[in-house]
Amino acid sequence: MPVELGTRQALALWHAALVAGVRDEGPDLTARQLALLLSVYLDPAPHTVRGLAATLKVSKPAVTRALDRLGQLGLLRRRRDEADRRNVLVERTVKGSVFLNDLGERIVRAARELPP
Amino acid sequence: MPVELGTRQALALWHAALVAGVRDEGPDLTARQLALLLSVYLDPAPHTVRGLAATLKVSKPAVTRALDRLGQLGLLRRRRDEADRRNVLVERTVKGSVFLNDLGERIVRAARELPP
DNA sequence: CTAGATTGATCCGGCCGCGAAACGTTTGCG
DNA sequence: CGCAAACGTTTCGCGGCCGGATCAATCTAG
Repeated sequence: MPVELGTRQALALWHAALVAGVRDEGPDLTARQLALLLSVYLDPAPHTVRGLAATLKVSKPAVTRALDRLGQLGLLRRRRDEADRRNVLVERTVKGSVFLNDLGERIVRAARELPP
Repeated sequence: MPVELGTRQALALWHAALVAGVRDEGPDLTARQLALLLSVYLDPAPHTVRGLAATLKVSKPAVTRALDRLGQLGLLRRRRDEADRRNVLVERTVKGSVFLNDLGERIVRAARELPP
């Protein structure tokens, strides 16, 4: 089941999912915060602040703040790297998995109802 | 060519497009602003402030501010409704069309490079 | 012609994210 | 051992977005 998508369909999909997200107003995440969250859950571990900053081409303080926010929401967790205590490892949580699963299903639902 | 999408693929697509957007840092729009812009371009005209606020379930000042920002970027335009001068009609611009076309192509590109 | 309703903009106090710079901690290297 | 480098955090001032209340302009009903 390949994913073939025209530009117009792509925009319609983005629109539908975006409007759905804006409406029910969950945690209200920034594009950066959501991108960071998805990187943690979809890219292979381990995840450090510096690595995430490089991946997203964003300053380190921005990553720290995003981690503050996402951690406070319980969507991910920080842990000291005991091997090299300078590092902070970012880990997934059950709540984050649930949140992203919901997001994914919302996108899938939006895709299913696309005009042909 | 239907669009079939699993939850994981949906998240991967969202991730790829979101990261691409965060990286090259175009105008840096809020989720609300982008949703509003897409509504103007994809939903049938006419578009009023009140209508857009209802569509997105957002306060009127929020819509006004989003229109300020998007108008200042040249992505859309305000025009007084001459029939009922209380209304403001929101219209598309060439620049906005180009911007959304780029966004659509970025999403399509991200979809094309999804892991199978 | 006037009173009330409707529409969009503006004012207000508050909150949040931004990048640059300085900081404290930890590590590795001479 | 001592010192520079690496890592993540904190501080700083700044600017943007937030919703509720209010405003001026406009339309409509009586």
